[in-house]
Amino acid sequence: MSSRPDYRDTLFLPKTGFPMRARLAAREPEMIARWEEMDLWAQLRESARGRTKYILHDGPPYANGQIHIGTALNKILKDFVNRTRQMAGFDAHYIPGWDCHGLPIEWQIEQEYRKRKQSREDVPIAQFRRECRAFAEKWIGVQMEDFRRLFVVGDWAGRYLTMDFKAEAQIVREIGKFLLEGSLYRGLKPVMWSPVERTALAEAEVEYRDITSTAVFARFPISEPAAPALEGADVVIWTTTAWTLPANRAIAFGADIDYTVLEVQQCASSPGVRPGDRLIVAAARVPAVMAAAGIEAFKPIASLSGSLLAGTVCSHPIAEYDHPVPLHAADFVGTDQGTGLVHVAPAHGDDDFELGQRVGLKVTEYVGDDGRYSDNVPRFAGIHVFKADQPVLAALVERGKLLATEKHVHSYPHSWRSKQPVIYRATQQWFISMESHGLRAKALAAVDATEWVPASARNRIRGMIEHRPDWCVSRQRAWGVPLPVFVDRRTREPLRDEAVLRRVVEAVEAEGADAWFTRAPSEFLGPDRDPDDFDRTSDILDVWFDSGCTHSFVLENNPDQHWPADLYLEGTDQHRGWFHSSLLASCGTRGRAPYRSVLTHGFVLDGDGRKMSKSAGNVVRPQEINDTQGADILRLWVALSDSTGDLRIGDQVLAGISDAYRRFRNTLRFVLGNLADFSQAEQIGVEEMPDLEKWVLHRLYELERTRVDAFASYDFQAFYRALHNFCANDLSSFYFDVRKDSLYCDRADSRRRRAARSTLLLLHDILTAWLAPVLCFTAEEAWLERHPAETGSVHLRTFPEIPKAWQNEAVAGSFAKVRRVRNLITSALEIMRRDQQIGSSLEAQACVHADAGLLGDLASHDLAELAIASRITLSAEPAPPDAYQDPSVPGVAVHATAADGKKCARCWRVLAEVGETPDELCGRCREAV
RNA sequence: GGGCCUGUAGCUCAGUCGGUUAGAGCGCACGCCUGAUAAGCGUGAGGUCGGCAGUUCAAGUCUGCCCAGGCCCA
Repeated sequence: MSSRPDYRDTLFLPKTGFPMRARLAAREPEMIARWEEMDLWAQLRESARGRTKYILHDGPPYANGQIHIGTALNKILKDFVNRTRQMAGFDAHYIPGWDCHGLPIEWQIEQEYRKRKQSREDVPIAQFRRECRAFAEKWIGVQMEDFRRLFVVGDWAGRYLTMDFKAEAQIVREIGKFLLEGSLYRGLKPVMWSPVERTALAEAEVEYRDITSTAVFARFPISEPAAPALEGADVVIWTTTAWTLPANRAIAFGADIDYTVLEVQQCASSPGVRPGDRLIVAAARVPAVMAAAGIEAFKPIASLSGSLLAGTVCSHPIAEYDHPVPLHAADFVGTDQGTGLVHVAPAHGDDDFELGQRVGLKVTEYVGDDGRYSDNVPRFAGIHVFKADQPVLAALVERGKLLATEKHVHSYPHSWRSKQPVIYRATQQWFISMESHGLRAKALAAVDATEWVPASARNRIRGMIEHRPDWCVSRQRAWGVPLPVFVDRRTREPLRDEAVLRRVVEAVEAEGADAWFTRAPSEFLGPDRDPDDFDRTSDILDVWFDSGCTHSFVLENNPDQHWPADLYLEGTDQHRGWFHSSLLASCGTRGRAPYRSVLTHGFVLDGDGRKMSKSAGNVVRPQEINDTQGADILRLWVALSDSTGDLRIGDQVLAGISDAYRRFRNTLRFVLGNLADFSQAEQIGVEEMPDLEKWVLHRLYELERTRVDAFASYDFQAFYRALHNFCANDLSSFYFDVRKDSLYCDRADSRRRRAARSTLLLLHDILTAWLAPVLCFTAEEAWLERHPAETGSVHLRTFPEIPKAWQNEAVAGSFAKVRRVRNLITSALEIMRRDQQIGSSLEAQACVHADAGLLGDLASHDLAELAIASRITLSAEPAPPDAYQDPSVPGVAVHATAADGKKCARCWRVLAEVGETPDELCGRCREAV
């Protein structure tokens, strides 16, 4: 056999510079450098000039650390949207931004002071703010590099920051609208307060430790029973903070909880209970309460559902307090501990406060900065709340209203700094009213007018807007945009003066928000007002107000953008966050949402569907994937995942993504290799092509429809999965496999080969465009391989138009049938292979027995070519008994045998005609060499 | 504890109005090819559709409860 002539050199074997191994991690940064060199962003804008704008408004990430996998997911999805809209013919001008103010940054800077044994109070506020700004700037730089490494295309030079002077000025302008309108008001709200440091604390500044408290069972006598069974009874509450009892304003019950009215029959000697007393507690808590109170025998008088308690009013158990104590239903009441009846002090707890807001309870300001009761507190004025247990208990005992006490160990917040316990205390804060100017109604209408994807997002945000309390926008902090309010010292009313506000805005625009703190109040108040008549607020704004205003300083009055945005796209946590704050800020000032549509995505979990955490050691870092596997892999992971729900990532998932990547890459490589030396003259029109090529084009037409639908609904996964299946099933295992014979062996001028190459050209054109939004590097690499222009880029293209004429249902139907028969043939050949009768399918021939109807369909195809066998014949005769059949394909049988003839030395088909001449070639090959 | 969401093969996902034996790709096992070669082709195994109950002639699909997980609250 060694003497057989070698015809390898006469074949057209694939030839390309597009390597099989991508080496993405090494080569991607070079591509980024090239895009920057050619200023791809400027070219994109230039090429899109005059098109309809598509505005995806960027939700700003917080500038205080490295991006994580969730940030990467978010930016990649945004990039898919922008790139697909741009390639679909829009002008997708994307301006990325950052959220810069707020406690986490302030906290970090404070830590640095603490390390140097300095206190932040020793530093002028302007210097402190300068350091916060520098800190944010540093992380913006780091994050921007990571985003660009992920190929996120956008106006990085024109990025927005909430700490830009222009932005700060606009935020002042926006809160000013609420101030002037009158919906910004001052009120009391409980905050966590450290009496030692005399300052409010944020959740991040407290730590929880176990403490032992004296828990108190107190009796509230009913003065106005809503049901006859309640007549003459006392409501029993339980609390671990007896010092809040003077501030009691209500009692909460659970509407679905069952309560028992009972009469005491026998008890240990206790000043707080005697036989004949009637008490009300949750049925589930009766044994525990009886035990705590030393009640040895009792008689149930009545059972009633919580809902029947509504309308009942108690009187306060302490002598000097004569205000009514109404009972209200609340969902925070449980029966795990206590009595199922909760003492409510709106000044000293979040639940209490919100219940109070809902039902109109008075917030009593009873505790001062130092933790002592104020002068207006009867009986207890001047006593520190942490020393108030005994006096309060004594007051209860005096009236026989202390049922019992017990020691109770529970977790309680402490100051991170002093390690001392903190309290909830009502303080003066600024609120935007949800009702006074119809904000809630406007926001709800705006929710209904917005498109939410997925649709369930609407319910979620709707529920939040319906139930949320007024927006507390003030913070007693330093790093943020100031609340630009002067308060009249006599009336305590905020000054509502447009001219004053304008002067503040101008100053902030010129020198940043520092101006509010550094300039003299007279400069803002103007000549007509006496600075001595006003207090300047030192509060800053909630950072959610900052980011809620991005639409106003990024989109409005910007010729590159438009208002409202076409789309906001964030994780589901932003229903309470940015979607929410932007909605309120915009509805309050403009009466509608700043977005037309909102798209949400889920969270990234580890390979087992668990939340990622440092302690669990299951954190996947995007930077690490970029540096090992490449950004195209990370992007493909996003494209092949269902981002409407939570996404998983881990070694196994990424291995799967890598496989999918290789399939795409090798598809491109096959196309490129077989287009070597392609000249325009070779190209032929669709109408001249064989049915096999017409079928490929029909599949492209079908995929195009999938693409358009999927991109319109942001369902990238639907399209890229379909595209992957196309590459695997239709191209690699069928079309490419079949056409290799023609591409390698046919004469260069054969119509069949020219048709195949023309189709490959179209595939190159289409696949590179379709893959470009996801595999930015790989699609570019494959595009430049055929179009090596120095300033060219696949990303400057739009999606190619797929002619309607490619739709060919007749060919599609015919190929559906013939591919089923082909499967039968390959199965039959597999049996021969197992029996070691053949290796390659070209060593076989087969006879297909079928009924007349199917034979008609098959006759129009070259089955041998399609099945890559050397010869396939058709027969209407009954099949021999050993023919291969499959019950799922009735009416067909395949009788396969070893091919008759000799193997062509060039194309390896086994044909009778080979050997007629000494060259051992078939007729086709003889002509070709 | 409450609101919203998710659960189909080892992984990523389809599954129409409730209707035949629940599908695809990848992975896996086995085999082939050596002219896509750190590639390509074929065959095969693999499922209590998270669980339980209900509605129905019929449930992956509808209802209720439970379990697990996620986000946001408390």
